[in-house]
Amino acid sequence: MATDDLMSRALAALDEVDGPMSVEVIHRLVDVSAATDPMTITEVADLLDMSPHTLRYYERIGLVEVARDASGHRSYDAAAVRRLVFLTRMRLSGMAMRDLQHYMKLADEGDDTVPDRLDLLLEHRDTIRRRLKELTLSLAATEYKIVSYGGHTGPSSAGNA
Amino acid sequence: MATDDLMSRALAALDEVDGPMSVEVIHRLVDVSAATDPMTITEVADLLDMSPHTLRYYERIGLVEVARDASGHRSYDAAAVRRLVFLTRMRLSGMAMRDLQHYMKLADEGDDTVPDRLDLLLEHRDTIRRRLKELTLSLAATEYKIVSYGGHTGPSSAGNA
DNA sequence: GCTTGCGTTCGAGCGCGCTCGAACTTCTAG
DNA sequence: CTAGAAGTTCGAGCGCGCTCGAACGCAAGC
Repeated sequence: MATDDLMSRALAALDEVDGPMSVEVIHRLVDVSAATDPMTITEVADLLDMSPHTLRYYERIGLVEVARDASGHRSYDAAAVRRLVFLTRMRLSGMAMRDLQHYMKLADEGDDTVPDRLDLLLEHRDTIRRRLKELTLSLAATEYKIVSYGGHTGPSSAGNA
Repeated sequence: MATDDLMSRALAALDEVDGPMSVEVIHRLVDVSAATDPMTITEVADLLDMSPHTLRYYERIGLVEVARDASGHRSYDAAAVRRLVFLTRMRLSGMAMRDLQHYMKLADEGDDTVPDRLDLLLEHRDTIRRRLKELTLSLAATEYKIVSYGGHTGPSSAGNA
């Protein structure tokens, strides 16, 4: 259900707070999968709003390792779920699969690679910032065009159809 | 050269102004191709920082019509260039080719379709806004992770490598 | 005349990120 | 005992947005 995925909930949380980006909101995002029993593939899929197919794909390309239960079914422990939350968040922010594979390879190599991972994150942060600037500009241009078409710049187009 | 493409110039303009998003900046973006003689495909490609291949592709899928000169070469007049500026801007802001085809089909049908086009723009504006929220959240999450790795939240990672 | 360089058309190929289907196993309910 | 739901592996396929290469045309300069 797209109305209950991670990002929707986070955005809803943002709307509730109705203030600047707060650490509290971030914590909620992280805590979503705080202390949980092992989950099945469909449970994780529902949690992250993605298909079991995609979860298997992520495992296949080495982004995450998943244990199996007695009958060979995947069993996602808290660590795996946390990693997947991180992965989906980074994907959503535009990080390429390549880079995520690189990052996770480093993560699997232990704490020595923290500086390298930090570098990747810093670079990605800059990428997001650039994208934010671009999008802000695009938004302004779009609104400009809307006005030139006789539209008004309101809070939402819902109901304008 | 990517250092001289439209968006770079626009962002540079933004930095110069160093204030809130201004109509002035938008005008500069629009005026980039104000009163110009017909251009060749490479000139347009350089202007928009895309390849001639892509320009031909856009024409092929019906996004823009381009006149030919005596020897069969493409000749981009001001209107074509303006349309391409619009197209690249919309693409950059994440509008799908499908939607752009739809939009341009409407545009080619005349002024009667202005309301329809307006609706598309309003919808797209909402999409950009959603994406901005998502990205803002992603940025916060990334910075949170950076701090948890011992990094600092500065203006840029340049020089942190 | 001939090379160089920029243009043309056309169809095929590519990288990304999934997405799916086939064939099979395992568990649960009736 | 049986039917159905949900899981497994594997390889292939897909939609998007380009991207490229082959084969060719034309105009200018040596």
